[in-house]
Amino acid sequence: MYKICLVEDEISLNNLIKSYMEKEGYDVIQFYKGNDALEHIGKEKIDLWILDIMLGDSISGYDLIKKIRSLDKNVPVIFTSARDQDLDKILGLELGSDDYIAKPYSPKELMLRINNILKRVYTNSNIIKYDDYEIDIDKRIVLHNNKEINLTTLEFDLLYMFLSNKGKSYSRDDILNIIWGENYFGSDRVVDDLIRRLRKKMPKLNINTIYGFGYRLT
Amino acid sequence: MYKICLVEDEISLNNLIKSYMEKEGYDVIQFYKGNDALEHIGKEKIDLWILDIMLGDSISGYDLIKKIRSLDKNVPVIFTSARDQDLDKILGLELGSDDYIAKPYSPKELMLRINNILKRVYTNSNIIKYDDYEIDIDKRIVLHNNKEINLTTLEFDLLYMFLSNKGKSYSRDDILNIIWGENYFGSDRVVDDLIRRLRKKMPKLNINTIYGFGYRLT
DNA sequence: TATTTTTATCAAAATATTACCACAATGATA
DNA sequence: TATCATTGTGGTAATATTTTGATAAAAATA
Repeated sequence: MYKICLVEDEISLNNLIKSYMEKEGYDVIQFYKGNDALEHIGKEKIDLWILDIMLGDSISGYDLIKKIRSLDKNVPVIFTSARDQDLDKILGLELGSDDYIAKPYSPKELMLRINNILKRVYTNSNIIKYDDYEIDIDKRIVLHNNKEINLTTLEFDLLYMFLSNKGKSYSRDDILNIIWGENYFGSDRVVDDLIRRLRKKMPKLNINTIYGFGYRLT
Repeated sequence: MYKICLVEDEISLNNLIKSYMEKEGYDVIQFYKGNDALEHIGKEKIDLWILDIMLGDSISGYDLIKKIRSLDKNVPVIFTSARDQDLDKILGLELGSDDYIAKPYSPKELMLRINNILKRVYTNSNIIKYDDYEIDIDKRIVLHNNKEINLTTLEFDLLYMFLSNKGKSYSRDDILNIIWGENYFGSDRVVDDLIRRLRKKMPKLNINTIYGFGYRLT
């Protein structure tokens, strides 16, 4: 469960956001005053900070981020502010995985942003999209409208080869070397058949045949 | 330096992204309205477009991409959108080197995406220009005013031979050796016909006949 | 200018390449 | 070991490309 620290001096907004986040299943610590938040930094591990820049206090969001960054360069922080000028100051900071949302914002928007940033920072997914397909490189999974397409090892390798250099033309020899390795000396007709199998499983892939040369994905 | 055109109607977000990109060293043109952006298309060379789909305007991101693609099939475009459905529509279009990012996104995420796409599209590309033709060696494609000209393997090889040594005169034997290899012993009239086919498909190529010897591209 | 040599053009014929399929071989797994 | 999924093979059909051969056009030569 992610622990989120929320610093916002508008009490009703603070409470509203807090209840939203708790409904989403997050563990929330709330502060109304910059000072209180400042003292809490470093006391426990926080997965995400949400800082209002103007805290109507001697301590601002800037002061908080400085302290936070001095201890942890990577923890994600979302700033909120009603004034555009504040953005520039934020930009001057050495950033970690930061984000910014302008007030007034809808709680829903903030929630989306939270989910996004947590997903991005704490999962390292590497997903390529092509048409309706989602190809997860690390997991070696292909989804089509959220249904998994089962590819064999060779099929996935071929797909990955194409995706890593979209538009490039590969000769049969290129493909043999990349997929089967340099020590394969069988017939190059295996390439045809692998292409055929990939086309069959993923019909929307635009695999062009280059007569007398090889193939390319466009 | 890359020139990036940013079209986003949320003013604070637009400015924020612009300053991020400028810090990264990019040259940025920003538009808040679809109409203004539409007028700018074609006015100067843009290396990357960032288009919000919903522009709160009579002109949407769709309209922009259509115009952009009508002039340039390859320039990369990153779409941003708050709604998943919009992405589906975008995916249905005939795409160039495109990407999309769902709102809300963090500026950092966008920057990563930008750096990636620019690197992918503009490095290790090996493009030769001749008149209105763009010949991409790795992709083995020829574009004429951004429309693809379909060349066969021999035709492309011949073109590549000429381009790799512009102005050089090739005898029929040279050409036979380069294109057909040393083990070809047929008639050398095949050269004529290959030349003819290439001239037909790419009339603006200046292929000179050297009577009694061979050919040269000038 | 007339003749010879070389090149251009075109369409049909010949060839080369690829798609497709079913089955055999292989290798992993329980 | 038996089973299952995956990969390789060989043959045929389908397709794209190249070569050929005939004729016209252009260039060189005398």
